[in-house]
Amino acid sequence: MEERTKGHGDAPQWLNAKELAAWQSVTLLLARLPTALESQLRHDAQLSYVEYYVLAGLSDHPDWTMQLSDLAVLTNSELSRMSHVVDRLESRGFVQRVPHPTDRRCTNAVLTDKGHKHLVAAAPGHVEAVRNLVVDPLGDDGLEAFQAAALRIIDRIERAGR
Amino acid sequence: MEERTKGHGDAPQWLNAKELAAWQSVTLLLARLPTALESQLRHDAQLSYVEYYVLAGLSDHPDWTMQLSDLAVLTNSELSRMSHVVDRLESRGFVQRVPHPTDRRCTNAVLTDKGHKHLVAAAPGHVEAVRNLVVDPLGDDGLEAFQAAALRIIDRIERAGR
DNA sequence: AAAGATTGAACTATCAATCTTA
DNA sequence: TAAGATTGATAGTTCAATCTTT
Repeated sequence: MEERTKGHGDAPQWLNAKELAAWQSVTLLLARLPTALESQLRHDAQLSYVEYYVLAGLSDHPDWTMQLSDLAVLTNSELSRMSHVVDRLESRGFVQRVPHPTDRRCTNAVLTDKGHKHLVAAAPGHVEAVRNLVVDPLGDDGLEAFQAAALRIIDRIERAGR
Repeated sequence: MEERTKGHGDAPQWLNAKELAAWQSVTLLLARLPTALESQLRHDAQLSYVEYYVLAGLSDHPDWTMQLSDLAVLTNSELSRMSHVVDRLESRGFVQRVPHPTDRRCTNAVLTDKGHKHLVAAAPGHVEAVRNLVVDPLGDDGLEAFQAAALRIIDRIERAGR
C-alpha cells in the first residue's frame, strides 16, 4: 500500500482529479452497457446475455455441440451457473443435453432446430445494438484502441490471479 | 435493420473479423472487471460494489447525508434496489434512515461513524485495485482515451432512450 | 396525476457440498 | 485425487404492485 495525500471528504479516493473522472466514466460504462444489451435481448428475444452467447457459441461449432465446461469458459461463467443456464434453455427446447461419447464425466449441449431458429431471429437485432452502441460511435481506430485497453486490463486481472 | 452478408456458421455475427475480435475483448472486459473488483471488495471489506459506492457517496456529501433517489442515480441503480441495499447497510449499522426535513415523500440516508470507519478501512485496498487493474496499465494517455470512448458509448446509450 | 419510496414475489447468480467417472 | 457436472441453499436483483405525500 502506498502513501497518498487525500482522504474522504476531499475526494472520494486517492486518485487525482483526472484519474477520478476517468474512473467514474469507466464505472458508468460498466453499469450501463451490460444493462443496455441485456434489455435489448430480453425485450426483443426473451434471452439473457449469457443465454444468447450460449446459443451463438453452439451454432458456431461442429454439430452445434459443445461441452458444458467449454460453454462456461466461452461465456466467462462458472460451471454451476452454466448448468443452471442449460437447464433453462433445455426446458424451453432450445438445447438438449447428450452424454459425451468417450468421457462419461462430460456433458455436451446440442443446439436444437428450435434453438437455432430462435437465435437466427434474435441475432440481427443484437448485432445492430452492438453496432449502434459500440462499433459505430468508436470507429475503426477507436475500436482498435478500446480493444487494446481492454486487453491490457484483462491481462492485469489474469496476472493478479483473481 | 440493414442487409448484411454472413449468417451463423460463418461468423458468430455480422461483424467483420476485426470488429468481432474487438467486441469479444469488450465483452470479456465487461465480464471480468466487475467480477474482479467485486471480489476484492467482498473478500477484503465484506462489501459489494454498490454498497461501497453508497458509503463513499455519503462520505463526500455534507452531513454524510443523501436522498435514496440520489444514491440510486449515483450508483446507476433502480430505486427499489437502493431501498434493499440501504436495508442491508442499515441492518449492519453502517447507515441510518432519517426523514427528509421538508418533503415527507423523501428518505435520507446518513452515514454512521461505524459506517465511516468501515469505509476508511476499505478504501485503500479498493483504490489500489483500481490503480493496479486499470489506471496503471493504461497510463495517462490510455486512460484519457479510454474515458473518451466510454463517454461516447454512454452517450449513445442515453440517446437510444434505453 | 406524479414523485419518492417501500414491499414481496419471481428470477438469477453464487457458494458449498456432493456425486460419478477418469 | 482430480475433473466434470449437478444440486440445493443463500443472497442479491428485478419487476410489479402499493402507499404516501406533493
